[in-house]
Amino acid sequence: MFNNYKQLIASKIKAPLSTAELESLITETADDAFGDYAFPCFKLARVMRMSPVQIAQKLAAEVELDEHIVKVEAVNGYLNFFVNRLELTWDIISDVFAARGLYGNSDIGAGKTVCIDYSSVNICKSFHIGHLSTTAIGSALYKIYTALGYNVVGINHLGDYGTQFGKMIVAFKLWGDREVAEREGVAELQRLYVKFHQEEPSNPQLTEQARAWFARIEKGDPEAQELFEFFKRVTLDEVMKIYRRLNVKFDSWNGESFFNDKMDKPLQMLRDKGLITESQGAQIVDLSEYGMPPCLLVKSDGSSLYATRDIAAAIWRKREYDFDKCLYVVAYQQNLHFKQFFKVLELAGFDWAKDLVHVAFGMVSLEDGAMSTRKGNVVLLKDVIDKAVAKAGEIIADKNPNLPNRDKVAEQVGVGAVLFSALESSRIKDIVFSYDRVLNFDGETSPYLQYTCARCNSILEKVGDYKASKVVGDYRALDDPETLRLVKLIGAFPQAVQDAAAKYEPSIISALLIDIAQAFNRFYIVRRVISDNLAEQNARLQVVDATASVLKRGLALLGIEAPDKM
RNA sequence: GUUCCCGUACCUCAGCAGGACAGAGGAUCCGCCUCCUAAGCGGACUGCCGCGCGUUCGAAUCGCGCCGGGAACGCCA
Repeated sequence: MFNNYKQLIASKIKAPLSTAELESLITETADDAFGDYAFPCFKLARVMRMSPVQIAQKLAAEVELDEHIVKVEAVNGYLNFFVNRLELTWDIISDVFAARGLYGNSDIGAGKTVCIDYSSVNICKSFHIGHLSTTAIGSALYKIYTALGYNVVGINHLGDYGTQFGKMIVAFKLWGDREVAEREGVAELQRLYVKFHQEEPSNPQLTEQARAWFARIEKGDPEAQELFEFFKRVTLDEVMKIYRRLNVKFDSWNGESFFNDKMDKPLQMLRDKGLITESQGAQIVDLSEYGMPPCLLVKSDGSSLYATRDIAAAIWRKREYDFDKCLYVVAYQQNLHFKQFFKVLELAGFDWAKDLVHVAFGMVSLEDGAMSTRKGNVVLLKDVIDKAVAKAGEIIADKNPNLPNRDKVAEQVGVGAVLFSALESSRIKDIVFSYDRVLNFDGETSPYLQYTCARCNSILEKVGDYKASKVVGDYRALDDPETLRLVKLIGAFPQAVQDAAAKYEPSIISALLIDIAQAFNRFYIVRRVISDNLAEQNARLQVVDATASVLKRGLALLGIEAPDKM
């Protein structure tokens, strides 16, 4: 395998710069006409006291060609290198095959552990589209880091603690019914919660009772505990169904309540280090030196806060998993909170505080404004998935009514469309939810990727086991712009997987998959694969095979399945 | 008020550790299924890359200042 063209090219440029410097300046060209790699000569102008155009010409004349670098041209101050394109093609395709379906995998993460805190459902609250981003992004990062050899710990930091559960108990005892709750699930719990908030203003006693019940949960009162566990089970039963459909998995379900009895030591440690001061009756860490408001750790009534719990959780996770990195896939609204508690841990002397990363993403809102659980103004994720699956089913009935496993394929396509909607663009962008967009299966969408993959499979199925053919594929048949473009994009996949991990940005993979699919569909139209010329056919089949393999793998990293046919 | 994020075509976005003419998709209009799946392909249309100044041989990309939008800012999570 020969894949380091940049390095080779750098060694061939006779300029007054180190090989490493030269290598860092070499770029891939945007257009085949400019070759495959280019070296801009502008920076050399000063050192060499010549114009970039002259430099390019001089350097071009000095480059020694070989079997890898077949042509050099000096154009507009650039030194354009043409590599042996058949060799390039062969290298990339054989790489894909050698990976046996796991192209892009690597061992760069071997021996390292990454914790990913994502999805983090709230007990008693419906799972709505506002939770899609954290779930889809976190899950994709889980799969991406796993592919890179990391030991990954997926953590669902359950929202299972807080005064709202006192409210829930009051509401449930007043208006609720166990059978109804079993049957209706979270929707019923949600209804009770909303009703509580409607009644509360006119009935202050409710607030008092809620507070009392919450205190009973904390003290471990059997009745309170039992009810709380019931709510938790009802919620998780429902959410698990969604996780199963979305291919989402967790290794830990230790939520907020798990850290209830684990905050005292960290707090004492912070006090011992002199970080905590008293302010307006509360205990805080003053961060004014760092341009931040104080981090509140203990309320004036002595109870803990969000940050207290997160600090305890971070310390616990470090001890339990000894992570090299701990990611928090949480909306950017909480930017300050993360900056604050990361800083507190840093001040406490934990050098691993630098390994805590807030993977922030944008807000999801509805066309008529923000969602509100209390107001009941939400779009349930289940409804979105169901609609997408139904839409996929309709399209199948219309276009491919004899398709085997229609329901399964509809599920894969519908679920894929929903997941992809959260993974297609940079995570920081706000999203205004629109059924029109999620249910659009044309263009840059996951159904398009799946469809392209199915097209590949269709060709492969039609010809049968081409690898058993006695006729060897003739790579000279692959010397055309469409194939070159496609193959180069496939070759970019492993780096894209690494970039996606380094930047915590699954959309880097989504974007490349779209490019690959577009390039393939172009290839598909222009270059007929199945033909009487078996040498040509077998060469092209390898391209098709590799394309299918990469698309399938890329989709899998995003948590999306690729049906064989659709 | 302070801090952070965003601002590229009618819409949604890519490009941003500076490089060769700014790219996709959606929408709209036109064309392509006796030929490997038309969930496809091709074409047309659409741009002071928010504005200004600066750094540079070169800026959508870096810096500063504005403007516009969003978020956060002490006892919720």
